[in-house]
Amino acid sequence: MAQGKSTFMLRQRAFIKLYLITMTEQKRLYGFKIWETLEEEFKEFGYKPQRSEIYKSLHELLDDGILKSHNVEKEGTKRQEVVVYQFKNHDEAKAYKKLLKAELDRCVGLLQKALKDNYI
Amino acid sequence: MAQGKSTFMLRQRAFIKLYLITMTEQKRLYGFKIWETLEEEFKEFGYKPQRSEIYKSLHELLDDGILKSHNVEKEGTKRQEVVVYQFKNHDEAKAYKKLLKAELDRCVGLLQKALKDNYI
DNA sequence: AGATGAACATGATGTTCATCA
DNA sequence: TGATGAACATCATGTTCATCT
Repeated sequence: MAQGKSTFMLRQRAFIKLYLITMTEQKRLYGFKIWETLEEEFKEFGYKPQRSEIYKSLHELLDDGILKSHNVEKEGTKRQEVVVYQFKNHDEAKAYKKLLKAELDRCVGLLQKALKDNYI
Repeated sequence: MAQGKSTFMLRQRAFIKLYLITMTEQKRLYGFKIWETLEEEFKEFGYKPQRSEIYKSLHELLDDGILKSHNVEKEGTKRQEVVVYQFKNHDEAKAYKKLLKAELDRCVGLLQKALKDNYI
């Protein structure tokens, strides 16, 4: 069996996609706002996701057929269009989250093993 | 302040280097054997490091001035040379480990936050 | 400035090959 | 086959640029 991709840590893109799905379940947001939100959320962990990663992750979820998008006028006076997202296939979204749960657990386990193995 | 490199997860190379330092503290091993050992260790976590990553990590530690190497005849009948490692600068090795401790903690925290944020 | 996106550049890592005992 | 290493290829991700309101 060929190994293919990395078997080490989960990819940043997968991590972001997980958040995007959860955020879609909770509220209607658009790319830029999502970026601001996540940046703020992760600040204390020194993680500063790139804006482009957010957009690319959103586009991947569109390509995966998990989300669909439509343009909406941003609330407020300046009539500027933003792209908001909703589920196209919620079941697949749930399946993805389930998959990521296992992957997160695996990664935590690996890191905790390293802590155990290398520090006393 | 420019951001530069990724602020997400620690790099595989750093993870391996941490183990290499610890292994150097404990026993005298050489590249191929280290690879076999780590492969076995991480099997249950689905992580299968590449042999080349081990060698590259060892070379990096040499370049960093943390380890030094010398050739030794492999114990046994076939006289084959292997490359074994010992500390050139143990203080720097310790400093590296300390750094990595913080990095591992940070990454675990980030992943656990994701578990908390995305699953109930 | 806020927002979206594409294009480009680089870095990390996987795959393959060469060599030697 | 065990062992080391380099060369090559690719993918993930960061940086820059274009466009529009």
